[in-house]
Amino acid sequence: MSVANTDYPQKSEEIPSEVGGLRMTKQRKEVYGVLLDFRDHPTAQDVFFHVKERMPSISLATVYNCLEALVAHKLVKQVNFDRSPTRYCSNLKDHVHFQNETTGEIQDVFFRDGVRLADFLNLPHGVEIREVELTLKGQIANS
Amino acid sequence: MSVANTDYPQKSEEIPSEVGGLRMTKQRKEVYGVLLDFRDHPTAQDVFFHVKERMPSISLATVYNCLEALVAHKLVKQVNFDRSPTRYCSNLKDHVHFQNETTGEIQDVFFRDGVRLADFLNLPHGVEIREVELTLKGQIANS
DNA sequence: CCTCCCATTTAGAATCATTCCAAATACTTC
DNA sequence: GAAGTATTTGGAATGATTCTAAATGGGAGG
Repeated sequence: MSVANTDYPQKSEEIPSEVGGLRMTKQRKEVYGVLLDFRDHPTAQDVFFHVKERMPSISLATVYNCLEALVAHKLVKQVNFDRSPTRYCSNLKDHVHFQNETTGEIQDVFFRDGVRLADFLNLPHGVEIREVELTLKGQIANS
Repeated sequence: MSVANTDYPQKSEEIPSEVGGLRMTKQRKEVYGVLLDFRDHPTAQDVFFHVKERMPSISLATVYNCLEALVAHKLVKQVNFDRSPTRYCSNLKDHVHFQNETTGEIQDVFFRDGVRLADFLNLPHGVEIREVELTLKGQIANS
């Protein structure tokens, strides 16, 4: 049985004034809140529009600043498919991404339990991997 | 013992007037030649500068056009690390990329023999993966 | 060989996500 | 509450890539 991670908020209502060493300003709370509540991997623009509904005065530059701060403090992750606009993800569990090419939708995909990189890759001798980004594209068979 | 793939040229000298269904114009030959001879994953700019030495009149737009045609005909692959400029790779064997964060250098990394995605990922039911992009970043222990 | 037609190349403008900048505002601490 | 630092803001700048429209090239049929 899995238990929710209690170290980090899971929804916008639960954001305290400081998370992971990052002071949560009004704007950061809104931006982070959007990412906690909308888990469909929004772009900066998407986040901007959502936040604007609750805080019409926010600027796009601030959204970028907030996203940058959240990423730097590892509260959210960036997701890149080719060179399309960066998307953001508040799921901190180790995972990768699948984009359904029919719908455009992106979903999280997890590693099988206990899998390690060296189990499926011939890593060069001595490498220490610090970051892995794996993206998949395809379709879902109409079952 | 492995044998070179004879379906595709391996160096710039071996490029015929048509490869994989793509007519090889003077410019395409130069661009493709650079990618065959320089396997360090150059960007479009890098390719442009290399080609310019042999064909000073070529334009950057043409380099982009040629790269696009080569990619569309699956003669080269695009490699993206985050949102930095797209890099190009003429290695057609199934592989992924590792960037040494100390040197910036990118190297090809191969899957262990016979590994399949479902061996290490919990793929959603019914997905048909058409494209996989896996990028690694890290360091090499000074041995 | 000549002409027509389509493909390709080209220079420059346009696009668009993102970053930079400099001024205004907000917090923290004393 | 004043001073100093952090954050926010709008607008300009950046930079990779794409678009556009005109020029050039090459192949097919005569």
